[in-house]
Amino acid sequence: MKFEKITNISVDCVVFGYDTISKSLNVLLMKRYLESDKGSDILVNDHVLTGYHMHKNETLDDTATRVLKELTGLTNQYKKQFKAFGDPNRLSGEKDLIWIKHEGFNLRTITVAYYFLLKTEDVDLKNNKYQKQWFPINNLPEIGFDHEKIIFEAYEDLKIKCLAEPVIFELLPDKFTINEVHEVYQSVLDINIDNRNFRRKLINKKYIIPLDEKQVGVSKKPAQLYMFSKDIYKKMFQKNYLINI
Amino acid sequence: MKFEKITNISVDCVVFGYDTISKSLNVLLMKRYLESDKGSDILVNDHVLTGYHMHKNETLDDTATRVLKELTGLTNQYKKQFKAFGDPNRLSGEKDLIWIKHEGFNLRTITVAYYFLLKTEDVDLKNNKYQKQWFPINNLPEIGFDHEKIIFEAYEDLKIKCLAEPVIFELLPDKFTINEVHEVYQSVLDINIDNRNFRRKLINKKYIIPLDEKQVGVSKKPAQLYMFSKDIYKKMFQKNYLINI
DNA sequence: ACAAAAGTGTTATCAGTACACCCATGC
DNA sequence: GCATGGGTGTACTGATAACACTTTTGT
Repeated sequence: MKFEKITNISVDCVVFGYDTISKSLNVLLMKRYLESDKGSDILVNDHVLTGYHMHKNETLDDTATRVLKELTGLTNQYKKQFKAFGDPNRLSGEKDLIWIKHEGFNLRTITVAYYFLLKTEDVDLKNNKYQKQWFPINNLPEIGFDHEKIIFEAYEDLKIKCLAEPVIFELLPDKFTINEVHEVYQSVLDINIDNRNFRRKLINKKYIIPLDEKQVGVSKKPAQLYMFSKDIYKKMFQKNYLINI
Repeated sequence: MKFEKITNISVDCVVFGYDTISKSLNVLLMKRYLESDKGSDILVNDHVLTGYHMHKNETLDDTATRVLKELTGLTNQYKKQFKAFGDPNRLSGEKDLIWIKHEGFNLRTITVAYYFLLKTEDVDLKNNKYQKQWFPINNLPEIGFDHEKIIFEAYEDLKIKCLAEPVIFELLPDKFTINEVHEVYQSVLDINIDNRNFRRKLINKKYIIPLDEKQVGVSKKPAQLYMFSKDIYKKMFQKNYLINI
């Protein structure tokens, strides 16, 4: 009873990871691979999101947390439930049906989708039980089920979210340079932002705190490091009722 | 098979209705009432949202549409899926358990919650099969299940939404005065907005179109009527990447 | 000394905010 | 003619947008 699965409800997780080096926003996918009995034909060979069935004694948030932990070993990462997907045909591509039959899944499953924000470097890709791999958001491989749609909607939600709340810092290490923040925003929003204006804007925020430290190990002029103070942000926060229609 | 219920998945709908006369934002609730066998004790007497179980052949949006139609007879109203609720204890208040037993519901049901936007006047409260009733959002009665939480979260989502998109016009008749828009915003956001500044802002929008008509049947100076053009809005729309953190 | 990225200032424009009175109409 | 709500204008302030060169450091 304790771990009894709810067979028609799953939680799928879009794990976004930002790579400060390559300056790219990535999605963590796992491989879906199946050969025919004889081993001669490849029946399924694509990628999907990670997800599990909900357990009877869990909240949806619990399930999402469990999915991420199993996949990456990480806990306490930023997560957001952003949408439920329940189309009766969401799992009925040709390869999806083969896969579902093989795995014994319920064809009529609705999924509650979450996204997570973290740093690619925090995920250990050795010991790669699930053949997980990072793919840049703008260069995804072939994706099974309705997971491409789910990723796309997660990404749209993320773009809106990071304009209104300081979630961007979840994608960066605790200590960062202003230019790193500048680059995450550009990657995530897929736009160019004037560097000088951006710096001024950010440095003027009281919750962006300059540290008595500079970058080390860089081969050029080391940049000033900053941190984001969630405490100060929360204290200062006041809702902005700007009607922007 | 055609109408087979999925017994552990429901869609609950928060129906928001704005009343131009009383200038209040309301929620449509139905009564949950149960007496003991002898009829001597009232076991349950409170209010809940309307919701139904999902059918096997439906999308989540279909289910939500069906709920609204059954409750109000209306179709084609603005709707938004905003959150899934899956806490294992979400239905386990004392009265909830009595009710669930009486109705034969599944205790472990997750619900996908939607909200609708419409005008109170569009709902006919005669022929009141479900004992439905409007309650002002800031003066709700006793509410069963986790539905108060659901209403609260719907309201928070609505407030954010109406700052960023012209959904407010879903709460008004096709022809409206600027002051009516002013008042909906004030009611929904629960703030005061300077009338002159608001007028200027709105009148300058190309998709707010003055009509060759004035109010009729009012006992004072009749106000200019306007309409909202979704087409013009969509044509003009361009994403605004203002980082507001 | 050189390559590379860090860092810096000014001006113009636009949007938001604050604020109080006259006007048109129906009765 | 009067009560009621409709409608109007200005000045201030703060934020955004556009734009190119100098500085610092490691090698």
